[in-house]
Amino acid sequence: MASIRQSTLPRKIPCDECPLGKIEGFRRFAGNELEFIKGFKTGELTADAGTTILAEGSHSEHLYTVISGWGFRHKLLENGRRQILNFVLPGDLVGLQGSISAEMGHSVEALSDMLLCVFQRSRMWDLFRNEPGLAFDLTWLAAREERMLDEHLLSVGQRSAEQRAAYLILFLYSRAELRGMTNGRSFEIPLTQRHLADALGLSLVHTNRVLNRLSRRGVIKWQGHTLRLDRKKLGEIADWAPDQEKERPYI
Amino acid sequence: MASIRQSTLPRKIPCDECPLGKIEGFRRFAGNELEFIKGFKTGELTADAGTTILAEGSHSEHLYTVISGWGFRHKLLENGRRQILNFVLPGDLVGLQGSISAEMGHSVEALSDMLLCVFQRSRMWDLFRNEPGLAFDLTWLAAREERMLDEHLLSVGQRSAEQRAAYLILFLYSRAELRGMTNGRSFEIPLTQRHLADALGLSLVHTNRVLNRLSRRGVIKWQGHTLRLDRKKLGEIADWAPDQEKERPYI
DNA sequence: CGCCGTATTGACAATCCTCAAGTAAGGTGG
DNA sequence: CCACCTTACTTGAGGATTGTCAATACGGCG
Repeated sequence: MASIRQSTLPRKIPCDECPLGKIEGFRRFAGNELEFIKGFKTGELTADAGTTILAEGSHSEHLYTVISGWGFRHKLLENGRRQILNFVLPGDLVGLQGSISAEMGHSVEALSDMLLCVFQRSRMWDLFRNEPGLAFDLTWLAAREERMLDEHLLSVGQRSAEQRAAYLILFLYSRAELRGMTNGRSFEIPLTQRHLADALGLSLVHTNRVLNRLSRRGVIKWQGHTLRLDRKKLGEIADWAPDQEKERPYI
Repeated sequence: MASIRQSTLPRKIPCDECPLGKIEGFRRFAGNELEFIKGFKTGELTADAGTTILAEGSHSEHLYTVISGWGFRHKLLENGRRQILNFVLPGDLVGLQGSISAEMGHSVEALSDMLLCVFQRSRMWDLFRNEPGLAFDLTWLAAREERMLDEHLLSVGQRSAEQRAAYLILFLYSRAELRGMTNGRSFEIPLTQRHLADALGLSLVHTNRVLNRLSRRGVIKWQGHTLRLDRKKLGEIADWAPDQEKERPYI
């Protein structure tokens, strides 16, 4: 019953009231930027959990910004193995690659129900010509994604299974925290162990064992889809700390 | 005896005669772009093999384009383990991350002697304001780096040791090929097995065994620093093919 | 109720790692 | 020109980590 719908009218959310703008740590638009964005936005997209938003190898005319919900980017091997490359959260841009090369190099799938803002790829040139600030933001977002991938690659390449799991959980928490999606020491994650395993580059069985080990040590505690965690201990295990950005842009 | 020198005068290479412009597949500058670049460039940097060009955690005022030579980006863990994130070749931009966030998230080291073009970070704003085409190129380069990292992450996370090695060798060959640095079925790579191991996320010993296995199968053949390879077989082993870009920019 | 996706656990096997030692090649200084 | 150092590469042996196969348990949903 999962479905994906794209609507041009009616829009649920006018740009002036974009929920992203209300998140602390997300930069406000300056000058003419908001006006430009209003024109750049061509619709909204709702995607149910489990649906594919962009497919590897496809050629998309669109570019999206996540308004709400969780998703993930992934790639497949012919033997069926899947690597989750990164997770996408509110404020993240999706599909930039497709706007720059002919084909998408990865797929994007919704983890929870999602709401996305739709932009027209073809108008990106206007953005670069008329809104250098937003163009810079686009580059900023791309560089930040690169930074996250660097971290993941370090993790998958050099950390032990336990360290990897600790890193990933802490990473997801910090990203959720920035968006006000956490309370105290716990938050809601719409992931299954299958997703974690595919992000960690570990088998499902071993991922399960590692998570249970962390649970028994009292470092994390799953209950349904809510996760409580000890950030300090996780940071020590993983040898990692989130870098705090002052202010981040979004489009 | 390794050293790193930055000179403002005399410049060895005027932008009009930039060797990158002569590489087939690298886009030429249009309109005012070349003039802008001439002003943007503030010097040249020579780095001997083995020297560090940018250090993780540092705050660089500069941005570089590789003119000649090989290098690599890497990150360290406190326990001393190192992950090579990607390799940099002529035409690649280095240090963009430092221009966007406060600190470099990774280090860059020269594999061979290198020549780099130096740009002033502080003038990047001018670029976005006055040269939308070049601004787009910057984003293009960032998105392409992201794409390569996606591939590496897939590789390290999901491929077997042998597949990984096959992928990496083929990847390096295709990148060198685009720059005319290959002849027939062989090319020069200034890498040691230590570098390969750290890029593959494998131990040195196991990397050595895997490479020897590939040699015995007749898929590759090292001799000194030149490597001959069977691209077809490597592609089959790795389940990967390079995507051919029509034209790529550089700054 | 029965099915399906998810989580869990055991047993065993394969991959990959560490330790260790030895060879080969290149550079330096006497 | 040779001894000697250092770096890179090789190979063996044994062990740890992680993977695969298999079976079970549990909960939500039609």
